[in-house]
Amino acid sequence: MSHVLIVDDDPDIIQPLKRFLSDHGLRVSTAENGRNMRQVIENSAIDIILLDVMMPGEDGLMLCRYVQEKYKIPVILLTALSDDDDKVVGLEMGADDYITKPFNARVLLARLKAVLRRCDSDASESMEEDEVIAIGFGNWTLDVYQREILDKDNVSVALSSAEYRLLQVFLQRPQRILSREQLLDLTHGREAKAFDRSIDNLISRLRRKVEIDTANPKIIKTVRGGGYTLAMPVTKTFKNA
Amino acid sequence: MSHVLIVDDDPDIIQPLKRFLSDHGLRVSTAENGRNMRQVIENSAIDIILLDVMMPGEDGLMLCRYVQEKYKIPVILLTALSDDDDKVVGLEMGADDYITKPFNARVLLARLKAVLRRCDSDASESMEEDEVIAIGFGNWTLDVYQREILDKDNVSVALSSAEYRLLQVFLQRPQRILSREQLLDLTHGREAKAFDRSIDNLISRLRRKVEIDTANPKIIKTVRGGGYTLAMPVTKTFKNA
DNA sequence: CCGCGAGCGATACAAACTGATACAAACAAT
DNA sequence: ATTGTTTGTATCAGTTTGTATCGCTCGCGG
Repeated sequence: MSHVLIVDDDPDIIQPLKRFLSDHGLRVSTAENGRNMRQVIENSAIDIILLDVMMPGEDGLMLCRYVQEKYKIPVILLTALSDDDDKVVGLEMGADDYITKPFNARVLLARLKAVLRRCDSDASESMEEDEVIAIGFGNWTLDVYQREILDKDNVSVALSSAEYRLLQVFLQRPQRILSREQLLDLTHGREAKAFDRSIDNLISRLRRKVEIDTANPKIIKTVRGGGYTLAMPVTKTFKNA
Repeated sequence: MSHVLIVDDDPDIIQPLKRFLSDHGLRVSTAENGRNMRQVIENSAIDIILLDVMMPGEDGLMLCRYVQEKYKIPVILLTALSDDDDKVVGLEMGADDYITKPFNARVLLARLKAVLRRCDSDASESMEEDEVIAIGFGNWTLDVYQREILDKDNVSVALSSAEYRLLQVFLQRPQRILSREQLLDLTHGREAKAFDRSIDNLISRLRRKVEIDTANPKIIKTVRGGGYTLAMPVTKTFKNA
């Protein structure tokens, strides 16, 4: 059972959230300011912190960095801002995730568990980044450094940069149907013009490298009228694992 | 094109709102109470719900939680109250956003699109723990990753996209009679035009793949004058099981 | 028991969509 | 500048899917 610490000055946020998380099998403590937070951390075994960055008289981002450096406890930031800039700053300050208010409690719980799981697995040799260095899918492994794929016998097949970007996009979103527009946006960051078939072509080229039988693709399936989808579970290998 | 469900007991709210949202390229369905809401959700592919919390004889907040837990469809609450308590309780109940009446339609549309966008990306980040990877029915198993069915000896039979979607719809609703209209909506998200027989055709094609004797279907039975039904119990296999 | 009409299964065909190839443009390396 | 590689566009062929149609079956009334 994990122990969560909620840090927020607003009781109207704390109370229902505390109940919700308790109902879902978590131990919950609360703190209403930075000093209070430190007390709780010193006196109990906190596994994860939900930290409001917008509290009167406090700098949530500094608190976040402080906790990270001193206690190495994972932090999820809560904020009213949805600015991408703020998101980046927050994550740079060591936050493990970031949720904007108003937030969906279910999503919060899911992300919370995700962070706990992630931090749990490499808690033994902490202090290192959980940087992904390889992604396995089917009989292949994507080497993120070399930007190439390796088969079961570690024989490498080179990918062009467009192919690599496309494959990355799929591996980050397994099982999801991605439209040509989405794929074009995610790989090239541009809009599709009328009758744009460049993604079809790229898919075709990638398939020629990863599929055993391009006529019966097992890895990248096409969803007629919808787009394409990665039809394999993926396993990520982290730097320190 | 997203499909919005408006739940409100007041026609004077529903009518203009429906027109406004339709004019802005959304598909709109309506329900005037909780029971009605459930019907619509079961029978069509709803992307987001606008839910009035103040309806006579209903507890909008409970409806909200119910929808969240059972269907995981994003909800925006409509309320006359601007009370912060209610906002918090609402969000705690799983709502993704809330809007107080009277509201500006343009603002509503903006928030609606924001929630749709957010939930779209959330889906990728928070992988569900209880993700279904296979569904068994009769002597078949549907492989959700590969989008194909396997017989007892694990011999695979490929499904086209439309066939896969149709089969999924049935497997999610076993033993229920589904009309052609419902099936069309759930598989293609569109309305039936007059004398639309495309579902008949699709059923026919699917039967050719799953039935031993297409003249005596055991899996997908037709209900004369009613539609079709999956006449088999299903068993789901989860990722972490 | 028989015949009639609506509903449904199957086939055929057309339209839409996708995969593969070929080729041209852009780019990098020498 | 030349060469080879990568990427976008055009095109053709194969597949999937929607529509039209024919004939069968079921249910109903006589």
